[in-house]
Amino acid sequence: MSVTIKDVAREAGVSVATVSRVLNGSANVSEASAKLVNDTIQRLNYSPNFLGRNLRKRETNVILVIMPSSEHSLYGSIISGMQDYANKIGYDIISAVSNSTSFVEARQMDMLFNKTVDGAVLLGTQFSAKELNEMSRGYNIALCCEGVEGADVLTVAVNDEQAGYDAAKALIDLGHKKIALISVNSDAVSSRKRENGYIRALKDNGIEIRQEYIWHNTYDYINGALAMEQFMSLPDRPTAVFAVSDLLAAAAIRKATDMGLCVGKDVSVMGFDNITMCEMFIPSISTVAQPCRKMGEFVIKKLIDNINSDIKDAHYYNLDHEVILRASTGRRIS
Amino acid sequence: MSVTIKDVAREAGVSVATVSRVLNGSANVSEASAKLVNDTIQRLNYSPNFLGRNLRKRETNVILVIMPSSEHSLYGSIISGMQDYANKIGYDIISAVSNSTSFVEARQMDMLFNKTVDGAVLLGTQFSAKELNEMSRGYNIALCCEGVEGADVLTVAVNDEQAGYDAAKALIDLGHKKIALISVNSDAVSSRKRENGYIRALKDNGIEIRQEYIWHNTYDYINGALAMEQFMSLPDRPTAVFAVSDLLAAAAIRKATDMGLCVGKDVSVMGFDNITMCEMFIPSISTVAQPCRKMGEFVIKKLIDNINSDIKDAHYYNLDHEVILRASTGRRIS
DNA sequence: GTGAAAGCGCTAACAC
DNA sequence: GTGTTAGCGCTTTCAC
Repeated sequence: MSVTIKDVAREAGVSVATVSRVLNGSANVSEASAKLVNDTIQRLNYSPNFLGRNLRKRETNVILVIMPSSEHSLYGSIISGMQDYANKIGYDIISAVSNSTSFVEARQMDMLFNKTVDGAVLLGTQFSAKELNEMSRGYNIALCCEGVEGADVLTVAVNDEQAGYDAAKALIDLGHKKIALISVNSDAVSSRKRENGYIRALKDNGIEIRQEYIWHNTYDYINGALAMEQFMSLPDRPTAVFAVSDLLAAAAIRKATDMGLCVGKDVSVMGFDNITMCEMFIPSISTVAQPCRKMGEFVIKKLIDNINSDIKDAHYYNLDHEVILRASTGRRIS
Repeated sequence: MSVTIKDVAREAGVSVATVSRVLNGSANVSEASAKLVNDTIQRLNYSPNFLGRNLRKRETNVILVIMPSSEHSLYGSIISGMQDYANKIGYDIISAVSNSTSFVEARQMDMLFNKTVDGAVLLGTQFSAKELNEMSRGYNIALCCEGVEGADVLTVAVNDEQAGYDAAKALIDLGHKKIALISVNSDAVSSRKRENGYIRALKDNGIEIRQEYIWHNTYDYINGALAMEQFMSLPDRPTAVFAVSDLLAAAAIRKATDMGLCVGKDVSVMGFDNITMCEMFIPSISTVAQPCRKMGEFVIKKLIDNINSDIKDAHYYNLDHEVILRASTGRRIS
């Protein structure tokens, strides 16, 4: 049925070893044989079976990326950066979506354990630090975007605490003193860090932390609306809102607008991530940008280094974030 | 280094055949041996090497999905549907992003040719009908969302012509007679079909086609803004705009709003795809929804049928679309 | 520069 | 119910 290296060898009148050498660009093969083999490959439309090749070489040159969600354009940019770098050095990136579901994620990680891929990058995970540490003993894994406390695993992310600080500080610099927070109560450590940064910024600037200004729920964007509604119903309304994700921010803006408020004037909103929508939204959304492509490139580079080395780098790398001010934080409060 | 089936056999004091039988849930194995083997697997933390398994079985139970872009939440929903169905019957879905670049797409298709996966679904492709037909002779491929004219390949999509018709008809039913179109001039056949539907709807209702009401450029969302600007500068402005994608529609709405127009009142806008943003946007965006999850499930089902059958189904399946009216087409024109 | 042959980890046919 | 063994397609040592 399928044409194999044997067929090529037979047709070309050489040994399979020679065909393999041509395939792998080995030096020790005469020009004549090389041409003969290449012609035969062409003629038979031969494509080497990578299962055989990978089994023998004990490597696949493929990295698996597991995303918690597919609705997040952030991940698209990260993967794009990964791919650019990986392809350049002969690796491929494949991805899978776990929907933040443990058993789906576990099933996908099987591709690592059963040697279908050489390494895996988790853009957020359901695994515990203990599980991750165990895995990382026998396999090459990395975390990107979202670290796990206590996990002794290669991690690439922005400094979320500082980013949260900078976001809140930007609002403070715009004159705000009543700043609310829309956060999540998942085990996602990044949002907790952003929250800590927000608190530190307020404290540093002598602003009291008010529990009624802090909303905790899930990442589901409906919470942006619910939070905003709640905040605006307070006797002493906040003048600014920092949401730990752009989707939450967008929903909050939407709700405020529906309530007849002018976002950027009556109330300012700051998001996090700088997804595509931020620029398009009305008003455009101020946010904290993560260096997605750079993070993707970097984590792949480090992971492949690990794959090809006996000593495993398990550092936590922080890449630089950037606060971007747009219309949703429109005007300075006097 | 890695523990293999041999190790398990030796440790358990049985043959590799027995271990393999346990692994594959074969009937002919005593309970005692089964327990023994399973305990040993657990103890050694053994994970079967799928390269060996797949090589031997000549199948991987993995389907590759190639997306043209990662910024499109539509694809996320489709893949989600694919995954749900595939997992249920023991298949895995992996995905890759081609960025609509031929050589990247070709590189990714190598995973099909080199037997790393059993089949591939293309959510839009750079390949020609001729190339696709050639591939489909030796391999299992399917198109989803975006057909290719002349390709004799399993395809699952909405009826784009009728969907374009229905979108335009909905605008007509709202009282509009001056309806502009933002389309693209790529080789994407879906947008051309939507365009044809738009034209048919206008003609059917005795509305003249006006060239100055038709904009052609790329899918880049900036074109939504450029088109809207152009339309609104006409002496005889359109009262409604149909864009062949939601991103184009969003950008158009944004531009109109920036120009001081009230979208849904001064001008109505209809998009296509029903991406997440449609609900959140201000105003929320009327659009044509594709049955993403259903399309994903369906194409995987049909593709796997093909994989397991000698006769290849190369039908073009149409699934039902749905026009969704929201605020961006707010009020009836009297 | 080239070929023969071992073997990567697994499954399945066959024998018992 | 279990073991022996051939072989999936490939790379790579070792001879020559």
